[in-house]
Amino acid sequence: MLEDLEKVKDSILIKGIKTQELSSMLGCLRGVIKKYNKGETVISEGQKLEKFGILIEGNLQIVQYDYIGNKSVISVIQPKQIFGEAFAYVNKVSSFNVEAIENSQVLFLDSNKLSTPCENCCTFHKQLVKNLLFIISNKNVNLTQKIECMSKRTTKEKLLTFLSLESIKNKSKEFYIQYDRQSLADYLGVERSAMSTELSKLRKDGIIEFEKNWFKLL
Amino acid sequence: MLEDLEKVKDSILIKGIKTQELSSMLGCLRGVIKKYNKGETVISEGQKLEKFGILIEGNLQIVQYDYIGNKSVISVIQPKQIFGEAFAYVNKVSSFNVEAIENSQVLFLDSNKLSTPCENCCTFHKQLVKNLLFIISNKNVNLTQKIECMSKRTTKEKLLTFLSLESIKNKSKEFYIQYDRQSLADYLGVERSAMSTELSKLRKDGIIEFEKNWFKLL
DNA sequence: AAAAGTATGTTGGAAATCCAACGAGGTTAT
DNA sequence: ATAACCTCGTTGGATTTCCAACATACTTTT
Repeated sequence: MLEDLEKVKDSILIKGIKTQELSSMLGCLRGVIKKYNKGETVISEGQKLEKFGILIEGNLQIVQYDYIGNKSVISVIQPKQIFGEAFAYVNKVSSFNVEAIENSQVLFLDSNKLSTPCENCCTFHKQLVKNLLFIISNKNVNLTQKIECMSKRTTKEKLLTFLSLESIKNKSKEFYIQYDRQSLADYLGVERSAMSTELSKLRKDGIIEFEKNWFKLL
Repeated sequence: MLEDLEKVKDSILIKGIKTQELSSMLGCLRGVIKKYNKGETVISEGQKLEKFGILIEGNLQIVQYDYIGNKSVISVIQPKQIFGEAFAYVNKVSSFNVEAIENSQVLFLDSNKLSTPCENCCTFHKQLVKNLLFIISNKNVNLTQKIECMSKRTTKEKLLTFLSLESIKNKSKEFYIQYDRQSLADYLGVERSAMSTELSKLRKDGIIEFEKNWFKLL
């Protein structure tokens, strides 16, 4: 398990924690490794979360379904990123699914153990809580930005809001996005075909250029 | 200033912090009190946040505007609640406005001072970070739930998702909501009149009952 | 008490989105 | 190489939402 943790040693979660502390951290936070095949469900809606995950290998998506089956992609999880931490920390039932979109490997840590430092390892506890605060604050910012996109009334405005935020993030008018068309439509909460149509209109009107995942604001 | 802090002494932010520590906390985190009249702007979009606020008295709204002026209400701030903490902690530019909807009084605290405990007051520092983590985790959950509502495709589904989440929160089929019609429409990202029409339909179809802010799921 | 203002519900036509279906181009599997 | 599959863009009709305007009830101001 320690060698798995090695793979994510430059993650934000364990930044500033010494290598020799990692082993006691795994014990103290009840670390468990689980493996998932592509398509498998990692966390189900309604499941009570007590542990949060850090993705060691593979690729995950956080998604929600309505009763008809429409899918909304909340976010994409890359290796070294954590998920489920907010719900786990306040001990709430998950309101989303986490699905493996590639074969994946996840380390779960017990969030209830975070704020109750045992005597022998309180150095990493303090650092871990600080790191977690930073991560959750960032996620908060990202959720707020997703809401900024979704709260626009038309598909065109949603797209332009998303693209301009991406442009700012990448500090460039040109950038690659991490979503394919269907995922982007899910993220923005619109119909894929309608979105494609709007993208074409925006290109025809000379507002953007794009090819596959590459975009340029004009 | 200390007597202002007294008014919010049972807030989640300073829960578990001893009364005699509050004074040193105010000094250490550079506490500042500011007053706002109804309608005034507390935080403007684009403003770099280094302090977060705790509402002492009054009522605030976190809102966003698009370029046409459509308003989206992110959330309502009641006394004892904090705001701007995520953006302040990661030192980002605000992506929202905070507006006073009543005459209000706000205490601002410097979030950069949070993680750098001075020797003489590290007890409350640790507790404060824990409290903040709890608050931000909760907000995270709330943002996720707002996204859950907004990602539904029709106004009817958005309403039903919102109402069923409220019902769960209140652990009852009957409950009062904190939004008036316009604010609710803004929160869900839909047109007020269209929402009114859908509410009437839902009532006619025997799915819900409501009067003003009172709702009942059937 | 009258007037002004606010919140809610209703309406009908304009506009946008959704939905289902299809075609073009590219990739993967056999 | 062929077939099967997937992604993306396009189209047209059905559906939904938006928008502006107005009616009603209730609240606040004068």
